[in-house]
Amino acid sequence: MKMMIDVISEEMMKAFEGAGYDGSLGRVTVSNRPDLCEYQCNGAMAGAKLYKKAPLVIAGDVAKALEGSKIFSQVEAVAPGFLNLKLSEVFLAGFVNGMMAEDKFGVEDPEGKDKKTIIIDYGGPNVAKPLHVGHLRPAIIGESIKRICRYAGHEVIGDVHLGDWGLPMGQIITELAERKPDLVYFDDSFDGEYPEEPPFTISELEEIYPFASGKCKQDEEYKAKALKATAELQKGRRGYRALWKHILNVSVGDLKKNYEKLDVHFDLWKGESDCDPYIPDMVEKMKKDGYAYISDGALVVDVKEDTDKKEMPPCMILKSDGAANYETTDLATIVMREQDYKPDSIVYVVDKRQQLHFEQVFRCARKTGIVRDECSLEFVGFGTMNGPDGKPFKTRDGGVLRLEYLLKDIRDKMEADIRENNADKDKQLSDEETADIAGKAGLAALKYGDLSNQASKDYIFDIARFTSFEGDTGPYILYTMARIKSVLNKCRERGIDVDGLKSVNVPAGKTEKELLMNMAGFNQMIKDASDGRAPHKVCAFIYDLANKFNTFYHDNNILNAEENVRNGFIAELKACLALFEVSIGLLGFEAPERM
RNA sequence: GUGUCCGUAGCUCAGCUGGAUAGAGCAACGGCCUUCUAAGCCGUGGGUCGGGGGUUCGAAUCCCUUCGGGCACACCA
Repeated sequence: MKMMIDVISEEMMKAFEGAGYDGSLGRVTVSNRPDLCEYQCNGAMAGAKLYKKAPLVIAGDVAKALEGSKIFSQVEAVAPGFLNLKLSEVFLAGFVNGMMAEDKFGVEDPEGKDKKTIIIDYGGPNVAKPLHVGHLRPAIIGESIKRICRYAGHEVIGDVHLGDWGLPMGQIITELAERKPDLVYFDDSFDGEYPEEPPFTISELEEIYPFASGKCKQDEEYKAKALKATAELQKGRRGYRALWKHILNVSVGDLKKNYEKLDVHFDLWKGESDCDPYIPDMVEKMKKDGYAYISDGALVVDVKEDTDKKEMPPCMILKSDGAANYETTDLATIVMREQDYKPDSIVYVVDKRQQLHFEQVFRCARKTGIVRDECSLEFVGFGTMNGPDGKPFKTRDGGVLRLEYLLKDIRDKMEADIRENNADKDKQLSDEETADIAGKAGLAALKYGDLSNQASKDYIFDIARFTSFEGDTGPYILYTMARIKSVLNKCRERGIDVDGLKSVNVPAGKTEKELLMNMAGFNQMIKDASDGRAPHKVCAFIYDLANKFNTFYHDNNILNAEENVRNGFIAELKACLALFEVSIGLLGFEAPERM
């Protein structure tokens, strides 16, 4: 169904036209003076010059044209020329009822060319490396954008895009060769079947990789070996490929387990390596078309443009040793995605420090024609997660914190808080239920804390703040939902047919009306969040909804209201709860039954 | 150096396709539980929207400039 703001704007545009003015002046916005009105239109002031009339006269004409409107209960023309609008309560109740009767609460599926196929590239973990706090943001943000765009009706494909093809692979192979030179994988004369059992465990792998990576920084000779191993792996050396498959299998199993804990799920588990078969043709074509040339031994494509104010280094297609780097794989991945999915958009949810790299890649892809003009390449860069000191988040000893430890810390903190808060209450929570609540609340605290900030900004990660039940936090949202569920359960206990009640009240009081108006903004919010790839808008929506609900709840006694009114209240509670449920689902967490 | 992003209350953040008195939360202070979850609600105090200039009837928002900070700048990803 149409968005509320559009319905109102159309009514207003008709009024402008009816009064003899240009309809486009009738655009309505949500009021920034809620004490005066609910919606406002500033078109009369914009039209003053055009029609050489005082804005207030124009506004007055329009207000007159709106007399008898079914949509507004009040239209006022106010100096210097504002049109202050209040919504009809009957219309509002009808709107909300209409919305709740639909599967997606008024969100319309786009049709035809408006329905997009979107690939979201997020996560980006390296194999052989445990997930740490640095992987948190891409996972949480990417997952949420995926869910939001999908809910908005698009075809969305989430791809983890593993780091499995670069120097880290060469480093691990080199270190394994040092430690276990007798492994059959290093025997060039071997031409049999390689063992199915991996020659290492995940914990060994997790120890080997940082060790080798550290050694590369100090030991030039070792680094040269690792680079050589990388190039040989990419060229197809049999033993290395077999070893690499083991690395991949062992790691991916572990990664899946850990993403599962975050409730993050990928549709595709492709990696940089998957685009390898596309590299030769791509490179050949770039050479043939005259885009690629040798510079300092490396194969590059110029991506400078005349309008550039900044330096724009060329995009490197192949390193001087012939190996692929991350520009190569990102480009070839586009080739692969174009072939497999013909997407309308590819959205990269990656650290914003990679902006220049992606700008080069995007330009190169456009220039060389490996991406169709219709396909947009979007960079959604996220900021750094800082500690309470404002510097990048580190453990006390300056290391990176493993994701699983962070999750456990938050969960434990939530559990302690829940126990403490319920200690003096007669609601008995079993250990099992407490654990369930702590798990859900912990994830909510973590994800909401992250997503409520704009992705592109750096933010301060503060466990104490995120896990607090007060203010703009995940637990506050969950608590509000638990309150609603509790009331609905009480209603059921009294034999009320809760499920059968569908019709909300024509709002009688201010707080009830505000609650309904908030709900009515749902489809608009989904559109904004989806188009803008902006999960924080979902957070803002439910935070607002929670505030409005709690105020409403405080002002009205649901159970003891007169029956008709009570039934309308119940329908409102259900509607509210449904919107909460959907919204937190889009953010990637769930609510417990009680808290 | 070049480019880029950011600078809003003591702290953490919204608002930025220009609109009326710049909003939340935390922290501080003061109220409200014999009644549906007080993890809540209501109220008070707190701001030259980094500084300066410009465009406009009107600027936190657009433009220029300046100061302060983050980040990036081809063979690591």
